[in-house]
Amino acid sequence: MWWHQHNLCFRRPIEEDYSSGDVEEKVSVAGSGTGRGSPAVTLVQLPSGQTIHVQGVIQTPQPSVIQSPQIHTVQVATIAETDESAESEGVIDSHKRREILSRRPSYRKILNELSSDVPGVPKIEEERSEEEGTPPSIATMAVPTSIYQTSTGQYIAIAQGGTIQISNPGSDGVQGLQALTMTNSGAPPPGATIVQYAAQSADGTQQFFVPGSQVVVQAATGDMPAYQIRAPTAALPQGVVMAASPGSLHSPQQLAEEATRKRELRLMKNREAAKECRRRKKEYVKCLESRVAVLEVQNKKLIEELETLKDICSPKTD
DNA sequence: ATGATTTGTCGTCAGTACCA
DNA sequence: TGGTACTGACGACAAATCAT
Repeated sequence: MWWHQHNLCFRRPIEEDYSSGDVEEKVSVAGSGTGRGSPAVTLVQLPSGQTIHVQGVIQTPQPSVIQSPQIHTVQVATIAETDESAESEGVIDSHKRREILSRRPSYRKILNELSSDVPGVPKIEEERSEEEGTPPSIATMAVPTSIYQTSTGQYIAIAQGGTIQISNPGSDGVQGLQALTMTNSGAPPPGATIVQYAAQSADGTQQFFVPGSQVVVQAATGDMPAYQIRAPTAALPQGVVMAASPGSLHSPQQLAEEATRKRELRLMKNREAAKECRRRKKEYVKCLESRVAVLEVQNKKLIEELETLKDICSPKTD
């Protein structure tokens, strides 16, 4: 059981209160195929409106659940508590301690494992979904191939057609968008591509941090700022101010600037990673809550079935 | 209305896992 | 082994809620 393994890896309880006290009332179930011999598939309507198909807890054919009804009842009643009780045990041997202290798998892995167990549970995509991952003002525009964030908080999207879009995070919708057009967008020569855009506010310099093989720099050419997207090794055209590459740094000030730039890049990446991690965590928690709701419903159904079979099989003494 | 408390979100740091 | 991704932990901050 995946949740059994991963619950052991929790270092501490998750801060938020994930109690699903009112989940049961909000979950509607359309059962189908609960009979023996075929795996029970339950159609569950989640509180969020999502409908998922869930396979039964007991997937192997059970010829009889009456043979030891007490044991079965106990198992059903405590199936969700075994992990907690095991975790709360005072005596932990070294192996178990290592297990507990070891890092738990990422939410993506956990949820993908879960999705392979339970059909209907969506996988966490490798790439973030468009509606959540990209800035809202950019999502409605052309499909970008790269999205960057400037040091001033603006988002830069480089679309496949060579168009560059700049959006201000504080603005709503497309109002903050600024479209840039490549001056040589048709057939770019090897080397630099100079772009220009009409900034709504000409406030100081901007610095774009671009991972990988592209570098975006701001050129100080008159009132309209110019940006250059180029490979780091390409030759510089005249009139374009190129940010110094790490290999060409000499003075302590340049080294300090480079260190600052690297730090900001690292912070920016970590910021985005933290956002993505929290998004996955929310998705993971939602998935767990859904599973809890499903299991509660199935638990109730099994108990009802058990009672029915008890009534059928118990001999009438009167 | 106002101060205290709770809750949610975000950025950052630190540590681990994983991969080339 | 270095770089990167991931995530727990922590603090700051704002909004919501509660008590008076």
